[in-house]
Amino acid sequence: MSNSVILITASPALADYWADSLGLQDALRLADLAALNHHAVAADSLVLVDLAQQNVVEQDIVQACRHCRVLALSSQPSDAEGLYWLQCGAVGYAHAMSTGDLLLQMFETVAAGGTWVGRSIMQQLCARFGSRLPATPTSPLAAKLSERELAVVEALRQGKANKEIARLLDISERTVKAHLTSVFQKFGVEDRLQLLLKLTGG
Amino acid sequence: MSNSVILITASPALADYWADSLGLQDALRLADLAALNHHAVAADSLVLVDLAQQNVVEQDIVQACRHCRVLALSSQPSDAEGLYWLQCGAVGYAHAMSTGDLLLQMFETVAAGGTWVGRSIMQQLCARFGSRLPATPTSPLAAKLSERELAVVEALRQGKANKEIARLLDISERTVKAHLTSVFQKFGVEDRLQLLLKLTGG
DNA sequence: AAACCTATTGTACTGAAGGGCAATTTCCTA
DNA sequence: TAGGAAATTGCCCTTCAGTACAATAGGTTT
Repeated sequence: MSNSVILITASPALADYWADSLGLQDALRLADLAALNHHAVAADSLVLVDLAQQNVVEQDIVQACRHCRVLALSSQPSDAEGLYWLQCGAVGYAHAMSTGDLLLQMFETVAAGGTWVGRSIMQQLCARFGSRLPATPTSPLAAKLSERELAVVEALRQGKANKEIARLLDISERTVKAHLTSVFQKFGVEDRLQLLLKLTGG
Repeated sequence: MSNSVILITASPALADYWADSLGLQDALRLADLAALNHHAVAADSLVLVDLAQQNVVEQDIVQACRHCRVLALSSQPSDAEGLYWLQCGAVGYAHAMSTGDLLLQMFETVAAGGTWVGRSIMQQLCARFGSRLPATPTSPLAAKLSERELAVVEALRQGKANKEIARLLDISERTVKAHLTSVFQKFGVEDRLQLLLKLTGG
């Protein structure tokens, strides 16, 4: 049940290249994204969009992404551009003149319900909200902390200093540091600030 | 030049399934992630990890992801879990018992340098990414703080140290401190930790 | 022009944070 | 019962954070 495929580019040569690479000689070809939203295309179609001379408004992009799986292909890829389209709902972003193998790869990936993203972009996505994880007790990390470590972390979340935490738990300041050092290691952070971000940032 | 592949799971049956699906009868098998970091595995190896009974520390995960391409496979997939592993640096996340086709798909995708992510997770990633962007310009902080102070605060929110902020803004560390002192006063807090709590915790 | 604000940087000081090394105690498991 | 984590602490050391005291320079406002 292969859904229909739509190639969107103003360049016939590029459309040919895509069609050849993917073995889709009968794919529907359109000049621009706006046209897509005026067509009665099958829902969940696969749409390859050439980002060369995009003069589309964001609304068109979002709408297209809602109804179809959009593969954004740029002749001058940049992480910023990729992130933009992915935010709009695209399921893939790569160079428009990628090798046939890579194109096929992307094609099959998105057809399988996945998302094709280059490593650099994925890292940026992750780096942006950096290591912020839900502080929920369901976090795989919470389980790794001992009872005392949890208590120290809990106090740390209140913005308390080591000395205060020590008084609070009735232990020495050195012990607080020991617990914290252990927690830092388990969370892969370097100091209380990063730990706090990891816990509260979200 | 196929790099080595490592299967990490406590279940021999699952390892068999993976090996069969991917045609990798000779893949190295390990019981848990921690073992990986004690092995001298080839850099950039492909690592399939069973998330079933993972009692690993985040540091181990991050380290593994730094050296290899980690495919996280869960027997009970959830977006939260997927996001967690992706943030740690995994390049793929899916059901451990995915169909052979899908597994192969993921395998080839990450081997090609891409990232395999389900649609739902990608949307979450993008949603969070987007929501972090307008953090500064619209917030009530902007009114109180000068341009430079905002820049410093923005860096602080990333958990950066004074020295890093200085390099980032190309000013001296002393100036960073000056800006911070000013910000502390405006917000009525005593240190960066409390400032962070005031900013993120409400 | 004088007053004022912002940005910038320096020196030097105090105190907190974090960790290395080492020891003790308790409690639990092979 | 021996071994092994977890908790505890001390001493000492390095680095970082924050501030007091000061100074220079470029703008804006009055």
